[in-house]
Amino acid sequence: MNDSAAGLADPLPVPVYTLTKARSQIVRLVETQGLKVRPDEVRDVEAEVHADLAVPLFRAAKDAGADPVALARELASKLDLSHTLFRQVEAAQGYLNFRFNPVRFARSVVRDFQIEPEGYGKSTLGQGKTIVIDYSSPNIAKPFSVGHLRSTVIGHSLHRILSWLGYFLVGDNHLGDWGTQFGKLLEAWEIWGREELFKEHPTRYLLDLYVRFHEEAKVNPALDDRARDWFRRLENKDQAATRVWRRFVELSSAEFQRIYDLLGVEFDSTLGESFYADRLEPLVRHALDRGVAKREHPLEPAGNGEDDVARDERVVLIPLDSAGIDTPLILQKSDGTSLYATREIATAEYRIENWNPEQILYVVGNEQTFYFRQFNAALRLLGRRTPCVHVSFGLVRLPEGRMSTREGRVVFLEDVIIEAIRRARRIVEDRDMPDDEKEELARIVGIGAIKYADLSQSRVKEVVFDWDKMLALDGDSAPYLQYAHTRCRSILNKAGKPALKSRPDPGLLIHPDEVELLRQIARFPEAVLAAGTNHEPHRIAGRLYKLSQSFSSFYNNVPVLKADSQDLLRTRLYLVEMTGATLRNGLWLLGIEVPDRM
RNA sequence: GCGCCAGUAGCUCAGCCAGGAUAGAGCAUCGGAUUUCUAAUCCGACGGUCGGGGGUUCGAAUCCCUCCUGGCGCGCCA
Repeated sequence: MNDSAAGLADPLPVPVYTLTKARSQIVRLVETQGLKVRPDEVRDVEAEVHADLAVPLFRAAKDAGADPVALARELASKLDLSHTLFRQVEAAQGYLNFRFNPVRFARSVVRDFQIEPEGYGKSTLGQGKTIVIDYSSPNIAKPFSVGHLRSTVIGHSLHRILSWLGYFLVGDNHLGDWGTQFGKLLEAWEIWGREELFKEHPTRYLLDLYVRFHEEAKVNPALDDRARDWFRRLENKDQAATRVWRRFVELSSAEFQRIYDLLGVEFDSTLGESFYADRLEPLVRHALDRGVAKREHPLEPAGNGEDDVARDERVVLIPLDSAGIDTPLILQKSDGTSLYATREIATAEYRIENWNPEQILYVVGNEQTFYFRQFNAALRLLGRRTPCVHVSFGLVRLPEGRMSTREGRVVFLEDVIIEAIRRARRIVEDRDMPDDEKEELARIVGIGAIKYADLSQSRVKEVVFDWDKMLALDGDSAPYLQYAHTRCRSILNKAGKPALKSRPDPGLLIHPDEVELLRQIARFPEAVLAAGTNHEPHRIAGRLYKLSQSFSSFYNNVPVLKADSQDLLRTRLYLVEMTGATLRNGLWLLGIEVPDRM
């Protein structure tokens, strides 16, 4: 009663989970002595010291002009812990160390879980708000490379995490199906295109054409002019150009879908860039009318042909000096065609008008950081206030350097997936189960390993592609978490009756491994919150890994089915149930499936 | 040249946003655990000038400055 009533007084998302509640209690306890500490100054002590939560008082003591050591001692003797989750507070070198009352703590965590077992970790933070998230967004006519994996899995995970925080999500796969490169492909197709090769391996063949085009264009610059002309025809709805382009899109999309099916990645919307083609011209006109954009002579003439650029041809650009950016954003090329940025702005406007989101997230590589500053500044000048947040991530490189589709130096995602499944299959081989289950298990484990390799490290760092690292099946990996989960299932299955119906007695959880497991479970909701607000799925991955470690240790040291008493059996079963559900929930938030057995 | 990002154990990383108690994992190496709920597991050992220097602070891997190294970017590619 006291706990929850006090918890509701805070402007915190609901439900207020145990750990968050405990922080608030400490803040209020200290407040009763006329001192102010922030909730984030309450430290969640991982292991070592004799404390569950601790508050360093150095800062508060300084503000109050007191000696921290003496202050800690004084507070420790005065704080009244009744009606809190704590049983003890002691002073240690300027710290206030709090210990949980084990029974109240356990009971509280169990209560948290019982609110909605399959939704443990959810909250109402984003209720009533919409977020559009742009992820994956591969380029049509190019094979899906491991480079695109990051955007795909990070975006998909963020979609799930944010929806758990109560937001309404629109996941949009913004296919790169428009732009100058299609002019090049149309030209290449006209010269060299061969139907049977295209049909066999659409994107790989189109990549070949693309590579060949660039090689030939080096010695024959006229090709570039013809490519530009093709794209202009495409933007002018030329029928022949459109027909061929449409086939490129259709066959490439079918290939992408195959990958998405393997990965288990979905979208709410798949509007490619081409969808916005009709909004480009009005956008440019509007920007000019508003005085935000202006026509200007290009710094250097486009193309390199004879009298190609007529003197009256101008680029349309948006100067961004007012935003402190000296490079303007070009909206229209001197030949009148659109650019990536033009289509991005049109896209953002459409999303704003259509979905009225609180923000738009772009899961895009960090090589576009500068471009996103320009993009945001331009949108603002056009009167749009919706924040467009660049959720950036580091580039995936090969040991021999940057991947380049143009130079054919890429690792295809499909090859990685096949290899991952193959490696998983090697381990699954000697399991005693039907072949089709083996195959499905190999897929779940292999795909999980790939995703986890990406999601378990922070986004910002660049990744040097490494087969062994990406496909790790032991240690800090998805299979380790999946394995812990199947062990939970296995125990529960053998126990027979559904553990959720059993009545746990939290007072019985006194073994160190039980206590530690409970603490790990208690930390999960805050990890989900942090992952969502910071757009960092790896916070969940890290939390799940620690939870799995605790469970593995528990599994090794603490008998469940052979517990000393029926009460203990029921209680431990419940703990296992909580562990399994938390792992399942967390893995789901990462977009990773769990097998029934391994 | 200017800007953004990264640099933590042999290798791969977490911790940095909101500074706190002896800097944590995995892999690799070495040694142990299976009549007990699946060993894709567990326990232990080894291993670190937190890139260098300076500053702020009672206290710096964390904040500020500077230098070094690597990556990326800087008007008509996406």
